[in-house]
Amino acid sequence: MGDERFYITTPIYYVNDVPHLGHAYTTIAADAISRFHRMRSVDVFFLTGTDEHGQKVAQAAAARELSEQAHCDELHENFRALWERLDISNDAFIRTTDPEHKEQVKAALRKLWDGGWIYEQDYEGWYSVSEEMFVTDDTEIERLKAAGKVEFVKESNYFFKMSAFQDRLVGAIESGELVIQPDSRRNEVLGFLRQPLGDLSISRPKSRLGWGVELPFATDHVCYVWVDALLNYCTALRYLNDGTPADDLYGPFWPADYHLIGKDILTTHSVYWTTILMALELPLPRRIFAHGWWTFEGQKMSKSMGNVVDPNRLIDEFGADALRYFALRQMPFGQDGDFAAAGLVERINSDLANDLGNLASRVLNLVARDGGTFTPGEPTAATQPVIDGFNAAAADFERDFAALGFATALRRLWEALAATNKLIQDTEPWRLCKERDEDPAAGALYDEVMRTSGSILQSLAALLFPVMPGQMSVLWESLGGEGSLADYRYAGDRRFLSVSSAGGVEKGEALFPRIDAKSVPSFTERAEQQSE
RNA sequence: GGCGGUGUAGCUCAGUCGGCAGAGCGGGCGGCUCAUAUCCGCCGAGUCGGGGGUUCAAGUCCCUCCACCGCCA
Repeated sequence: MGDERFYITTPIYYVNDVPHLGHAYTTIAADAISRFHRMRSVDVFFLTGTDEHGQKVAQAAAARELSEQAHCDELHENFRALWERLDISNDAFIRTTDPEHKEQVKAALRKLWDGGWIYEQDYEGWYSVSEEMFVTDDTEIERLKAAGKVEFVKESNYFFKMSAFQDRLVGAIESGELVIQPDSRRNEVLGFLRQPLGDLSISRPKSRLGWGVELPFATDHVCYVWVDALLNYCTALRYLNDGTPADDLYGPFWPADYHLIGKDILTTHSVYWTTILMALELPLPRRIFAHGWWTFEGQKMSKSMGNVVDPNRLIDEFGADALRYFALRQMPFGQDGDFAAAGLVERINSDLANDLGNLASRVLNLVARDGGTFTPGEPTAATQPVIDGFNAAAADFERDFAALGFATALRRLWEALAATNKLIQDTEPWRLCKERDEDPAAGALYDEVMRTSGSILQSLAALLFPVMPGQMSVLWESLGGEGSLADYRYAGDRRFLSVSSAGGVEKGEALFPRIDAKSVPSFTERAEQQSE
């Protein structure tokens, strides 16, 4: 491992939720960037997990006649299992019911209390159980009253003096100490902070909600679920990562390089979390990146619409690699995009089957039937421009990928791919192959073109491994790459890898078979229910 | 209502400092035959949302209107 460190987090997902495309999206992105840095010898810590406290969990458990813990023990496996199927390489999976997490939350709350950042005050108002928060908007209250979704509550509450940090937070964002991306989200937060910032209720009386972390200074209250949840980013480092000094609250990876979040939890992260960190006298995360939402066939995905996409079904149909590629390639990270089965099939067929898969197929086939080795040699003017083009594309790819510009980065790499297909088309190695007995120059060019194409494919396999770890490993092996691609580490900034046939070249199965759009089933919950 | 954003080809979008409107996909035509009906080449009469202004020159800068989106209220 190198000296450089990189810490990235996903949100911890609410354990009651059935994992859907949105969860998968954030986690795929975090995994891709984690793998990207690991291959460059950066010491990466990639954290995900589940948020297991709160009233909704307690209610769901009660409805199933299970203890809360048993309920969570069972449900959190949905996430673990999905991440395994998606080849997610998280270094840790935190659960907020982990005893070590709860201890650390208590320690943090104690520190806030001792620091004078928490005060008690009576509070009364309309409380929404489903949102786990007080509702202040009058029209919203009326609406929810009619729906029976709010109750009037008067209780003692503990408040965090969030308002004290407003100016400092604005300063941190404006100075770049805290980067919020994309810019539109940064503007949103700054806009929000133009209004006076209130204090944050951080407690719920146990009489109403017992399922949470007890306040160490008021044992008849539990901690507001968001405060408990946000602290996971620090508490995980303390006890899930070996080598963390026991006497500090966060560990060697803090501050996080990226908190990846959905745009719905922008305020909790960029305002609540950051001000809590200020009160705890901890450094702020370096960057918070709020990505966009997927719509499904043009419509917002929601349980009530019955059009929530289960990633497991997508993996069944297309495989984890294709799904990962699609998620990162289809829309710019940070913007909204549409998920449509037709678009997915189009993307897979065009980019993966036709461009990449077929290039691999034609190169592997030519080489495999001709002895199964690449002939070493130096490039000439025939291939040097293509190699230069690849190197330029690779450099752009790395720059954009590191900045989470996955779609742009991938598009750029596909330009190099097209140039390689063109090189083969233009030089016609299948013809050179026949002519080489009479014409040594044809033989030399044949060797050079195959070597260059193979090298670019192998280089692409390495560059694309963070996105498609499964099939790129297969491609690597097919080309005779040494060792496992998962263990490959770049040396220096060289990205064009001279292919060697150490492992022997094999044609193998098609990397990404073309998909017949007519054979693709529906992927929504509704379709599933109908078929049951 | 306040703040911000978006509007460019059938679709998704790129267009830097103002300088002859671009890419990918889909579609059409042609070529190749190593390859996964793949690959390569060619094919664009787009009011750059409408209107006005600045300028030798505006997709780009300014004003205004319309539509949609986000955050706040």
